[in-house]
Amino acid sequence: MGLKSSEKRTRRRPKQRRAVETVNAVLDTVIRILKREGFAALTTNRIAEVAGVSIGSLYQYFPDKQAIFAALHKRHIDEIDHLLAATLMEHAGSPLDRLMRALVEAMVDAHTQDPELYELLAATVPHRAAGTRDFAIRLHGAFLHAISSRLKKPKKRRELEKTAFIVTHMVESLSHGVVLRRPPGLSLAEAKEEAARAVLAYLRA
Amino acid sequence: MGLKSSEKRTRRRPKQRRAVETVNAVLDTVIRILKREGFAALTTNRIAEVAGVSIGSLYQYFPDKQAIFAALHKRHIDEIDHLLAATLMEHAGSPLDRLMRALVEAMVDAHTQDPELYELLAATVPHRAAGTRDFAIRLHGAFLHAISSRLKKPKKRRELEKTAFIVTHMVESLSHGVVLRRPPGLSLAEAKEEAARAVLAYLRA
DNA sequence: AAAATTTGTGAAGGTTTGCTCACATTTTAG
DNA sequence: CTAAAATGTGAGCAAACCTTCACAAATTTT
Repeated sequence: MGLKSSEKRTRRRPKQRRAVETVNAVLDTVIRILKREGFAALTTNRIAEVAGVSIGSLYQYFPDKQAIFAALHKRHIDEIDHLLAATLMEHAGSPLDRLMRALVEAMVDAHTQDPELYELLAATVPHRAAGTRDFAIRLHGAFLHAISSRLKKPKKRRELEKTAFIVTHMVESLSHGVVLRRPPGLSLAEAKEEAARAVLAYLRA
Repeated sequence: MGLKSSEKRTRRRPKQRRAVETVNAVLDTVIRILKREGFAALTTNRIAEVAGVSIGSLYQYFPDKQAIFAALHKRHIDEIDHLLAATLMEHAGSPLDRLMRALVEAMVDAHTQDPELYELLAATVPHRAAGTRDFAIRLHGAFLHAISSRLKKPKKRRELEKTAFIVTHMVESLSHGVVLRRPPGLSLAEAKEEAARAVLAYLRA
């Protein structure tokens, strides 16, 4: 691997459709290998082999192995980003409780597929990375706005910031916990509902 | 690396004091290298070099590289374990709000040193690992008991389980978030207090 | 149809890595 | 003091790794 910050030599960007497919095949393959064979088996040559492309093709679009991780992480963040934006849009007129339930639902669904994978990615790609920070800031802003516009008694900016910070993390981490660490005997639906209730309890206090 | 489950050939266990010191030097060095040089620089030879022991000594106590990670993770879990046990003991007679504040405080303090490191460890060592699971179960049990004995209106077992699940994760992840993702302008003390308030709001609802 | 561009190929170089083993040294036990 | 056990050593090997490069094939442009 290589988690150091390195020169960002930009490689060729895919122009034709087949090139885009190559890039996607690579990223999908990384996920598949991580799930089926584990972190240790994730070598550049194996990625190329399983993806059905040559190792040379891989290096046409990724300057080094670490860049593949970054791209994968970005793809995941973008997914979540769109999902949350859509949920916020869809519930623009909904009251707070409906919105929060929907947000928890969306986050849980987004992580139900490969929760462990994205935990590993989140830990592997540092928080300072450009995309990660931007995402966190946008998320925080979106929550702040959503909450602010639904409060009966307006809060001070500073209080709002605190509230948004807590709510953002509650939604994110509880969703994560619901998927990944829910004890046996507790259904997904129940866990989701309880997580939403926790968020709402805080917001109403 | 090697995250696959492998044969657990047990190596020599340190009997003398200097052997224990060797083992600790190795573990401390891993942390130091991770912080200063990053994940990529963490090779067995480099660990030995920085720790001031020979590579041979390292392999006297760790069957392979992965085992070093596991040991480090275990050490961290044990620390948290003792800390939480102590906090629960110390506040055996305290009301819920004092206890929760103390718990958040303890968790935050425990992660203030190297938050990123332990995030990486948590993601690297799978949740199914023996120690990790045991810890989660103990933690859950402790929270359940602490909450249960302080409720005025007793809850059903099933409800209690849910509550303990949520509270455990709130304390854990909010503490983590307070340290690692707190937005600039929000003090540690303020963030801690707000996290505790969130937990209490949920418990009172 | 030719030229230019984009995409795909994979053998192999040069480096690095995890780990062993035969042996030296230190500590404990008898 | 001697034997046995525990601990420490580090050169070096076999394996694995990332990445390059010279070139071929496919596609687009002129």
